[in-house]
Amino acid sequence: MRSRDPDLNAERRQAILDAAVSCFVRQGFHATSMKDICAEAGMSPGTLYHYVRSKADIIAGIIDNQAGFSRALIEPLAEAADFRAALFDALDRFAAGIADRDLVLNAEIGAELLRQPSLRERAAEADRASRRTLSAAIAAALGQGALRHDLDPDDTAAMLLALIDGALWQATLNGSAHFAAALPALKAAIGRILSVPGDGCP
Amino acid sequence: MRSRDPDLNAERRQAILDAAVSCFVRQGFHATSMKDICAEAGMSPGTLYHYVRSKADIIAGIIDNQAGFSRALIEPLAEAADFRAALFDALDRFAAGIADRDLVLNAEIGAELLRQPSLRERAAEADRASRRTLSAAIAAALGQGALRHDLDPDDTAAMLLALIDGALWQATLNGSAHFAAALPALKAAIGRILSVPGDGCP
DNA sequence: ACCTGAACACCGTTCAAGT
DNA sequence: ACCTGAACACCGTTCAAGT
Repeated sequence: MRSRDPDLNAERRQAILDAAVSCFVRQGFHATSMKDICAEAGMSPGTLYHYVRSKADIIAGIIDNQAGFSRALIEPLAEAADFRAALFDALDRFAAGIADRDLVLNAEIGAELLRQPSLRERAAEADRASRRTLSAAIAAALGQGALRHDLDPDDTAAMLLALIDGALWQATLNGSAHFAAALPALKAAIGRILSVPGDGCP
Repeated sequence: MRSRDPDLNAERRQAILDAAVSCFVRQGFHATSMKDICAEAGMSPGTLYHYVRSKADIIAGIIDNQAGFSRALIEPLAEAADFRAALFDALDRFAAGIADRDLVLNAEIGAELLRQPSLRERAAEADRASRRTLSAAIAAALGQGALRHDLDPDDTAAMLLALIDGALWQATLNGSAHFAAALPALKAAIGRILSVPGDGCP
């Protein structure tokens, strides 16, 4: 695992992670053997273990690489002028960019999180970070009077994330097209939670 | 697998499933070997395979046994006089009855669903059934004028299930106590989605 | 330092042999 | 019919041996 050439090390390690992602998407995490990853990466088991500690370590690397779905979605909201518009926009871009491939990989990762306590803690921390960012954005929007005045920023952030996560899981079970199809309903539900003016109360 | 005594067959099979649940909760699905389950159930591998087709078959049996979290939650809503009150009540009972053990098992099952296509289809079907039941209950409540009039029953059912599912996942990452703590926020969000009178628009 | 591939302990599953 | 446990093919990982 230790090596003297950090460039080569990083390069080879990345190649292994890429090969692993290809295998995981194609066959799932537990159906792909180390031998499969070796073949895809074009190296022997001994070499592979020179750059990577274990199969679990590969997953951890992949998680760090893509740093979670939600961050790309949430980060831009922090300094948005119009919170609601920015959130809906992010959801649109997210839905457009998503593929079955991503959903499967995301679910494979989610599944593995539960089994490796260190991974689980890392994921819980990433979750809390997302929630803090979103909560801050909501608090800012509240300050502008853009949202229903009695919202608790933290609770609301948690509920929005839960809603999006649940919709993603439904799409994972039913195919990625399902997420795009559910987008209007999702926006409507979010609009009602936020009680954005114009999305209206009777 | 075939046997002549259906009673013994069912009894032994159930004993295997129970032993497997104990192991899965304790160690997770992939960390428990068939040998572990054999030891817990007190039989040899050959005998175990006499009553059970494979490890995946054990999971399928467990899924059928508990038939999903959501059914117990949703079924009573079908003929409820007050939909909102019944839903909140079901959530309360649900939160009270839930333990870390259940969340872990639920997540282990969810993880495995993705890998076994037949299990996945079964889960998707169960999901659609939950959604139909909930949708019908919402439609009935709409007919009584108890909910915001412009709700689409099907979309709303999907969003409520997504929200609850997402909250369950957050609790799975952060411990089961998290679900009870999130209950007020969850009810508030649901109330806003439904725009139940009195839970109010400004 | 970097790489190989045989070897190790263990896995899920099968099957000849018992009763 | 029901049960046993050794045997099979394969897994993730290691390590002596090469360059």
